[in-house]
Amino acid sequence: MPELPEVESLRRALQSTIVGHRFVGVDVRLAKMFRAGEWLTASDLRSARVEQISRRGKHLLLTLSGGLALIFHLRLAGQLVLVRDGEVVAAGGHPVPAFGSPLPHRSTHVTFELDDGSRLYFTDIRQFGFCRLMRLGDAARYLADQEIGPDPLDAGFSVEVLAGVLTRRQKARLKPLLLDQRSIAGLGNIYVDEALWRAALHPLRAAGSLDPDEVRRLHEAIVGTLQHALTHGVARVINGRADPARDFPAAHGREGDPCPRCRGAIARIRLGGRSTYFCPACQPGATSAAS
DNA sequence: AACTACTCCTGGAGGC
DNA sequence: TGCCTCCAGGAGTAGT
Repeated sequence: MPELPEVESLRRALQSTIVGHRFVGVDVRLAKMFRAGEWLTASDLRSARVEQISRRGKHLLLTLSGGLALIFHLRLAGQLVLVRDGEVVAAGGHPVPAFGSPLPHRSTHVTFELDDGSRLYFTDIRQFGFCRLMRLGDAARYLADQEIGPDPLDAGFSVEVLAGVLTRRQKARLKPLLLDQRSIAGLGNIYVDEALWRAALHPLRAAGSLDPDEVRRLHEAIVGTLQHALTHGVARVINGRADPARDFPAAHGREGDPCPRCRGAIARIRLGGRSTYFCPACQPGATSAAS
């Protein structure tokens, strides 16, 4: 999924709904979707209280009582929906199946029951996501091993930090570089395309070819795109097509549509196996990257 | 260092 | 309707 804005909005929604509550039951229907650390099983979750919910890149980390932690990664198609008294009170991740659909869905792999009777459903039609129950220390070590880069929502994510990232990977092309979680945390296919469109930078530009003004523009575009999603609602792209009823995202999932900035046609290319959308007219300069 | 191909899965969309 | 192909908001691994 779920990229940074989806995970962050989910974190906020769960923060206000499940913190302070205890797990009273867990139903794992597909074993590989729930991984337990050494000497742990799903039943160790019982009576653990949710103390804190944080995010590292696209990882969602639930800090629990008893020195435990529960980590979710939704990958391409994971979603979490919290239902209380028959109503969806928190939801996030991949929007298929729709958040209001009856649960459990046939692709609901894990159901968590909380002490107020609410249920948290972990659904993933493609089974690429996972959750992991670990000792807190192991969770910290696991996340450290991911070498997750600076978080664009962090106050410390300055133009200078971005410039440092670009300098370390001078020859890398912008799109794959920004998708690399070790460079910058949380960006995925949609928001990278959107940030590059917003910055008017070609996805094939070499990182080292940007002048200081372009670096500043890219920084503003990354932060601005993510904040826009958090403020105005996350991008809705289903099966590669952006929601035609909205103007966000502007480029991703809109091949052939007029660019909102210059009215040129949005193009789609394949880059590292991923669909990449951009406006050839106002995101020029791929060839200058080679020089 | 950087890039490509392949892998894990299911399901929706479109062509015929 | 069926059957086929392609594509999908992630990321790890292996090979060049």
